[in-house]
Formats: sequence, structure tokens, C-alpha cells
Amino acid sequence: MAHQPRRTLRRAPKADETLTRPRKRPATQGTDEQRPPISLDGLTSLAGYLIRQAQLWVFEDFNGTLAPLDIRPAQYSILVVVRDNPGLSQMALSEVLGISRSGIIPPLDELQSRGLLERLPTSDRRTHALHLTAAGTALLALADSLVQQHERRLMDKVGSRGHQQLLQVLEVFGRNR
Amino acid sequence: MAHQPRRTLRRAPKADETLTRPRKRPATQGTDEQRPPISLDGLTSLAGYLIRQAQLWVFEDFNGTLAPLDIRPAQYSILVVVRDNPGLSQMALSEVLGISRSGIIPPLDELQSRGLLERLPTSDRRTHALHLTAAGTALLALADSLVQQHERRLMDKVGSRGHQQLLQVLEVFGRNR
DNA sequence: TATTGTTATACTCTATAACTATA
DNA sequence: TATAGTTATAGAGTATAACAATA
Repeated sequence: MAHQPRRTLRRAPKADETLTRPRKRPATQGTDEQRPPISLDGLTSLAGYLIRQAQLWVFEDFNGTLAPLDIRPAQYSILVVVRDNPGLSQMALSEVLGISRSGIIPPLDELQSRGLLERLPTSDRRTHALHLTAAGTALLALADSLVQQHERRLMDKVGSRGHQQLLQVLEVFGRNR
Repeated sequence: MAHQPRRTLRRAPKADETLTRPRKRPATQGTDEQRPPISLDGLTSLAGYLIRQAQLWVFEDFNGTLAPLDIRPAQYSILVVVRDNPGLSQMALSEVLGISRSGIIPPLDELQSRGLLERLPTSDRRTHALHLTAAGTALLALADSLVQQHERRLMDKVGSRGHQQLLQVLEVFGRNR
């Protein structure tokens, strides 16, 4: 029904990262006894396992880096796609991001309540046209520079050559899912 | 206190995958009108985004492949680590898997209730020694062959060379987090 | 009838804190 | 006091189903 843009104030997200984060091994537990090494070879030989571990690192580092702006990965991806495709509908957005059309609503509500994004009416009164506000555009510019820092840290982790290889090899996962 | 191994029956996990899965674009919505292409360049140039998308594919394919055995990624990783490190404690397991010591309990309970894994008492009566049962060893062997199918599908996706590069480049994320 | 956005609900995963028993 | 395992609780993320407005 193309409701009024809602003003719902959503739960303030924890300023810090809330996503999976690795254990900070508990200070080599008390005495610095050496513990028997645990073999992970059965897992580390699987590319899928390594991808999962890399993704956990990415989210952790991303969240830490963008904590000052209180932007999580999903929010960042929404802001980028809306900036690059102004006026797109919620359906189109949820589709390219691989989220259900109901799942896109909480992050959109939050971004809107923070004044970063707006839902404008269209000729088809069922749909909303998504646009960034001036504040959203400004904040995204800041976020972009932090994301570049994050990306550089990833490059430090895997090497410049490794980073290039990742972009090439994983490109197949980037196209429209 | 090294409780009795619990018999708690845990909620039957949905036999199919329950993790994030991509939208199956709704049949090009009704009429096959061509929709304006949506630019994702702002995201696909980020290695972190591609890693995230790859990881979603991995979980989806993994879950689909291992659905006949009703084994999810976390359960598989537990079975592998316990097989390769028999007798390790829950603390050690949760540490190498990057899960909190309370978070390891639900999957362990489930595996134990399914007769795949047991918690044996040790001289330190606070700790449990984790071991696979015969059934667990047998099921893991089946799982391994399915995981190899999954890994082959990943190789089909990124190419043989790309697969090798992934193992090399991401190896840094595999070591003990 | 089909589609968009929304609400309601449920489930998974993970986190933290408090508790028990052991050391 | 410190540690291992457990319980209780909470939060984020995502899923499905049903609904109203609109096409």
C-alpha cells in the first residue's frame, strides 16, 4: 500500500560489532603451560572452510573499522547500492542483496530513522523509490574511506598479489548472485 | 562439574539448509519485461564483499549437499576436529573453532543425542574428553565423501587454478584464527 | 489475480553473565 | 581463586506466512 515512510525508532545497534568474532584465547590460561597442538588439517585443506574463516575476519575487521560510524556490512551495502542506483525499489534492492523483501525492512527503517535514506513515492503507488539524503551521501563518503582502510588491512593480510587473485577468482560470486 | 552426558533431545534442525540463501529471482516477475540493470560495481570491487558472497554460496551448497546426512557446517567441523584430536576438551574445541564455550554446547548435545559423539570422563573431573562413536566415525566418512563433492563443485565454480589460489591465499586465515 | 510493502512469528547462531563442581 | 561445563537470557539476522493497498 505504499505506506507513509515510517518513523519507527529501532533498537540502537550496539556500537561495536555484534557479529561472530573469534575467541581471544584466554591469556594462555593461567600458567603458561604449553598445550598440545590441535590439528586442523582436516579443515584447512577445504577452500570452503578457509572462505568461512576469511569472512569472519572480514566482518570483524569491517565492524571494528566502521564502528565510529555505526555502520554494519548490510547497511553499508544498502547505502552503496542505493547511491549507485537511485530510485530503485525495495524489491529490487532486496533481490540484488539476496535478502527477502521482509528482511530488507529493518535495516531500511534504521537508515531512514537516522536520516540517511528516504523512501519517496512513485507513480506506482505500491512502490517506494529509495534515495540517499544529503546526510546519507556525506556519511557514505566517510564510510567509503574507512572501508578503504579495511580493504588495505585485508591486503596486508593476504598480500598485494593475493588480494588481486581474490578479486579475480571470487568475481564469479559477485555477479547478481 | 563434569555433568552426566546429557540426553537432551534438541529441536530437530530443518532437514534442508537454514542458513542465508540467495533469492531465486521471482521468475522475472510476471511478464518478462527487462528490468534496468542494477550496478553492483561499488561492492564487487571489494574483496570483502566477494568473500562474503562466496561464503554464502559455500554454506548453501554445503547444506544442500549434506542435507541427506543432516549435518551443518559447524557440526561437520566439530566431527572432523574431534576425529583428528580424540579426547580433546570442550574448551579446546570451542577455542580452535572460534566459538564461546557456552556456544559449543548445543551442537555437542545434538551430536551426542544422535549417538555420533560421546563425552567421556577424565582424571580432571571438570572436563570431558570428546570422542567419536563408531557411528560418528562411519557417518563422518560418508560426510567426507559428500564434502568432497561440494569441494569439487566449488572448483567447478572458480576453476582448478582458482581453487588452488584460494587455498594458498586464504591459508593465512586457517591457522588457529 | 499478481505485486509491493508490511507485520507477525519463528529459528539459528552467537554473546554474556551467573551458577555448580571441581581444581 | 581459577577453570570446565552448564544454564539462562538476549540480540542480530534471516525465513515464511498472512495481510492491506494497489496494479
